[in-house]
Amino acid sequence: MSETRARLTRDRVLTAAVARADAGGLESVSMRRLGEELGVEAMSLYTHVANKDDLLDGMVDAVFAEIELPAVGAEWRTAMRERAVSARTVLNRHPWAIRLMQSRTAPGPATLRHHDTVIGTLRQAGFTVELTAHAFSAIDAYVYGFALQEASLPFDTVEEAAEVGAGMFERMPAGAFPHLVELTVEHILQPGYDYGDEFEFGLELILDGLDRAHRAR
Amino acid sequence: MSETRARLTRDRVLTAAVARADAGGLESVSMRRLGEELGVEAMSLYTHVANKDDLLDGMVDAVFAEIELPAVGAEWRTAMRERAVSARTVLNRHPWAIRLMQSRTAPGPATLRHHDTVIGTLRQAGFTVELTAHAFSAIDAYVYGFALQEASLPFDTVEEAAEVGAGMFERMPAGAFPHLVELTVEHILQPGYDYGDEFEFGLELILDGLDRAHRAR
DNA sequence: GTTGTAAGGCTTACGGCGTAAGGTCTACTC
DNA sequence: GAGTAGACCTTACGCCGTAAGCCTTACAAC
Repeated sequence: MSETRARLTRDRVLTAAVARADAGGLESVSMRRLGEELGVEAMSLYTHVANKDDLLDGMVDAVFAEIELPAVGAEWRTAMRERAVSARTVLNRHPWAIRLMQSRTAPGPATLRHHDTVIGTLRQAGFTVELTAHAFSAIDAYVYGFALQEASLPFDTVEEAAEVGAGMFERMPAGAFPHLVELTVEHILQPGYDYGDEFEFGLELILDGLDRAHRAR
Repeated sequence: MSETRARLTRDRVLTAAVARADAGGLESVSMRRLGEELGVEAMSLYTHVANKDDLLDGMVDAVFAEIELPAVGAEWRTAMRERAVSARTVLNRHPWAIRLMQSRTAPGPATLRHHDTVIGTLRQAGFTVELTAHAFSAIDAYVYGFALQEASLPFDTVEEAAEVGAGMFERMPAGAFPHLVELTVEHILQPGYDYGDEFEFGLELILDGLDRAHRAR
């Protein structure tokens, strides 16, 4: 009579884990808590996941799957820009993922597919294998690094930033960090400033450089 | 009779914690283990450290303190390059630190001093406040992102890379990721290839771009 | 239908974790 | 010699990941 409760699957587990991490941070993801949310005991999760590391690997791959891939044959510069923007958007949505990316060393299928497409786009645009490696490395480093920095900002709004800044400067000897204060007060705390805008600047810097290197070939 | 054992200090605790993390990874740093290494019970550490988060904050700041700062008044491009190279070297020595940087939101004195010096160098070179912010953001994102990628490589030598690569490609459907395979086999696995060399390329790309923006002012 | 079997989920238990609460011992001040 | 502050210790609590083994269901073969 009791209707069969919805069966667990690896996908349902991963989706719940990603949602938990989004809502409460990575440290709020525990096997017991996850089980509870899925209406199941912790140990039952092990039917669908080898262990916690496997769960984390799966979460990273799920995040990668969210990043939009360029259409095959798209113009390389547009493709790289859009991919980078999408990656940043996704990593902002799941800030915990950046930290995980480092410790996970078993890339999942979505991750591999992602890299393959990006590399393919560059090769098709006529980049040499060597320049493709340079480009891939440079763009990825920048995107992940930027997301990392954004995720470590201890505030989300200008008001919060002002508060945090004030608290920080109070604890410092007066005049100890004049340049940092100048930059903060005269630029970052100005109304309308958005740290996210810095992203485009650096990205175009890199794309410009790659373009030059490609043409100079 | 029993000679007074060396007193604990915050510094001794932090140094031991950094050493532990270097040797056994971040997850090997626990209050109990750290106490043991220092010949003390876990709870005694709390005299010198507010809690584990405070310990982690201190570790990050200790790592920042290792990064070489440019001399005041140095030529900006040289200064930025050397700083970036030093940061990468240090982060390679303490790969766990990158992951920590993100979750820590209370920058310590060494960190603040570091940022202040970098910003000051750019301002003294005539960079506008705005361009300084752009430059600071772009360089840091790149350096941290690169270090992040380097730290997540699951190998340290060409031989290891070949092994890992082979294992990975075995598990994939044949021909599924042709571009990834090409790049790996024809470039990365070639004798003499060093992923670290990619660092310079991207760094010069960014410095070139900044130089152009600065001159165009 | 009965039986065999595999798989999903549950129970219990172990050793580790961070740290709250409160105790003891030492070294110094007056 | 009494008082006090601070360094270090003991105990205990509620978390954690997961090994081992049990119970229940669903279906296949006969």
